[in-house]
Amino acid sequence: MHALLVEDDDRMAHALVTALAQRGHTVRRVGRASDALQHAHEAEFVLLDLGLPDLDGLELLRRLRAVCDAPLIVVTARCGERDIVQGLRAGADDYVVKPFRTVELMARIDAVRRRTDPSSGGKDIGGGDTGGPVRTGDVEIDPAARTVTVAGAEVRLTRREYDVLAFLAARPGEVHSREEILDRIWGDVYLTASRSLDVHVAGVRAKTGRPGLIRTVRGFGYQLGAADQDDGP
Amino acid sequence: MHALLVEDDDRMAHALVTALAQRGHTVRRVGRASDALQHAHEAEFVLLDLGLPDLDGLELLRRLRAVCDAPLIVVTARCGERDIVQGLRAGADDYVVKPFRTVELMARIDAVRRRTDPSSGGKDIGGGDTGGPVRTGDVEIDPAARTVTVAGAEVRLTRREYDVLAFLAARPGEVHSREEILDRIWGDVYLTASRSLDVHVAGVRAKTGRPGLIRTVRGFGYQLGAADQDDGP
DNA sequence: CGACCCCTGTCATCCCCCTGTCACCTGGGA
DNA sequence: TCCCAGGTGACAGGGGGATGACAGGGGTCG
Repeated sequence: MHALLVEDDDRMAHALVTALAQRGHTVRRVGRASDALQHAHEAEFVLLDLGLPDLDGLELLRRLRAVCDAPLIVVTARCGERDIVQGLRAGADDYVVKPFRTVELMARIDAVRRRTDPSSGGKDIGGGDTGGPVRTGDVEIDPAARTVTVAGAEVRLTRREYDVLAFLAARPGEVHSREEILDRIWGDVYLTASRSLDVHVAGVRAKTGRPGLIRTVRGFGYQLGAADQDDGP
Repeated sequence: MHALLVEDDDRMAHALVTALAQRGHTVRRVGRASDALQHAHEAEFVLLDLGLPDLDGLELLRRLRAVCDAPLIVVTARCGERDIVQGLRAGADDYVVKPFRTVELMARIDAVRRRTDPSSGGKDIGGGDTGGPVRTGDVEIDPAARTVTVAGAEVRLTRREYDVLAFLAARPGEVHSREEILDRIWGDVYLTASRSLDVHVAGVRAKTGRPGLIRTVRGFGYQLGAADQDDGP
């Protein structure tokens, strides 16, 4: 079982690497957000410290979730109610507050893996969906670089715009409800009444020049569509 | 979503029932281990207090796990490392120590359900029971993509039309009463006298070009039928 | 200070859902 | 065989919810 440990503190990282190795895991430890995103696709599960210096923790969590569906446990010193709730809503499977007991953390890792290993293989992810670039028509979305190219030319999307597009691209063709998208990207479902999601979807359509790239499923949500064709009737 | 709450303290139970009901869950609350085991099979998820008077909590947890694989969260005052680790190892998906914040507990319930419920996205209608696509004749219904294809060509159904078809497709050949369909999709039985259901069934038949795809059971309801091609005059 | 991004509010449009009506079909009884 | 009653199919029209387009304020970062 290969773990990705995202932790900037050397002493903490060392302790966790030792504990994980004792239980038979191989570990890649990274200390920066960019490295975490780069290696996310290799991980079979992720331990994430939200206190990295170079990127907001919640933001990193959302970006990881956009490219990687592996079990993920947040391990952090942030213990506020808002932190915990937002972390869980943004896609974390569990949330452990420092200081913690190593044995408990290991037990929680096992509990999460118990749920994700046998059953969750249902969705056929793992081919090119999670790690590598996703292409539809002449549009290419590269999660590692956070870039989008249309007909070979790079398009500059804002953070939210890219998040929405990448989230949909993680499972091409699958329909995601408004609630699900807001929950995963914004970490908050109560924005359902807001116009934010619509605005950013419109931004992606306008900047890419491919109105069909994100397809509206009226009354439900959005899905990644074909990029080079306009929708039929 | 139907919850089983195992809690002997009335005040705590009342607070949790209220919180769960506010989030749309139905709750059965029991205060004794024997009742918990009796109702375990109905539960879609379980909240378990380990401090029951009539049976050791860990033992109850193991017995519940023997008869029920639903997501289970331990909610208890026992905060020792040994308690937590044993609880998780005995099959709990999460372990929350009293006193806890209600919002956090709800977020943890959602996080666990996200992993165990394949249709975590939105309503539990379209793709709830069926993991994969359903095919009958040359018609294929894909719950993940919310799409329907006839002879390989995609047919665009509206939300209600798709909901009705997907509901019937979840159990091919089984007859569903009008009441049941209205209850599950509209959440309202009192539309029985309305023509809505008929209209949407007609819509599916017309758009797919397969009149036999949904078969009428006169005086009762509808069922998914064979999607034979239209050899019309 | 300026640029950029995100969120919110408003307006207009679209089309989906519901309803009402009529006609046809089915099944039972005389 | 004929008649009747209830259920269903077909169709059209109104209302309202959902979405797209746009503009403005607030915040952040360089």
